[in-house]
Amino acid sequence: MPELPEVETIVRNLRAPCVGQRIERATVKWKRHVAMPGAAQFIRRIAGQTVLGITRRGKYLVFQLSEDVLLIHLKMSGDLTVVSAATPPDKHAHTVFHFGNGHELRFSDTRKFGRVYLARRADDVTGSLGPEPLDDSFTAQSLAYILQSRRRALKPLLLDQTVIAGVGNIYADESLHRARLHPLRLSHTLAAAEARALWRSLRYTLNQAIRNQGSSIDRVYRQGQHQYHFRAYDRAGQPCPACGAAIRRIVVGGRGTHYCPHCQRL
DNA sequence: AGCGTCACCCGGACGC
DNA sequence: TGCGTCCGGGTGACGC
Repeated sequence: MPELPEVETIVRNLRAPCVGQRIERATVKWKRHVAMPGAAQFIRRIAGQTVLGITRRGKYLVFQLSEDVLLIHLKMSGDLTVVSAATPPDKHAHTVFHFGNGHELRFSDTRKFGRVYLARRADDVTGSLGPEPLDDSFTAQSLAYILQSRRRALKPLLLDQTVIAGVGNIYADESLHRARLHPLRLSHTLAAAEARALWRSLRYTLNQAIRNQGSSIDRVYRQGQHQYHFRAYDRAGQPCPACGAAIRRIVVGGRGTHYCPHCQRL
């Protein structure tokens, strides 16, 4: 569930308690949590490294350490918290980083989809990701070019991390609704004004969600408020905020997809 | 290139 | 109440 706005919020919250801390050791309770390198090597290599900074790339958290880069993908149900080592253990905390100051960073993940990576460079893991939609370099023209250079339905295209990084099911539906574009519309058929509308709605939707500290659904991610601002996502049968028509739910590429049949014509 | 399908997981919803 | 079953969702692998 955590998409770009949720990951961005977590990154901002983790900086104060993590940056400058030395990782004395890591505990891996579930070895498959470590995607790269093997769990044993991960534990050996990370010990003694200091957290120099935390950034985000797509849906990955990127911890710059003194020697390596630690990347964490939360997938569906992952969450990261910094607590005192005295805090009662969490049965879903499959990987724990023990800091020198008596606190620990816990990667808690009920559904066990999330993964941690230790690499020399972030690119070793995130190299295939598409552009960051909120970067200054991601212009309306860049999006128009992406849309023109493929012939693909908008919904799966927005979800493809190698095309644009960080957009998931919620913000794909919300952006398409705001841009008044049908999720099955083929990318290369968009007029310049429509591509610009999608660019604007993507940036607006993501920025607004970051301002609301992301969306909390499925009890997975708790701090967000953006779920109260959904216009289409998870609102099947409820009125479209723009026209009042009932929001419809279809399945596109196996993913639940919500849109307004009146505002978003094919 | 793009699409469909499966696998990975488990909590929650649903049906009986 | 309790049990069995299904679903969802991010992504990578794989086949068409």
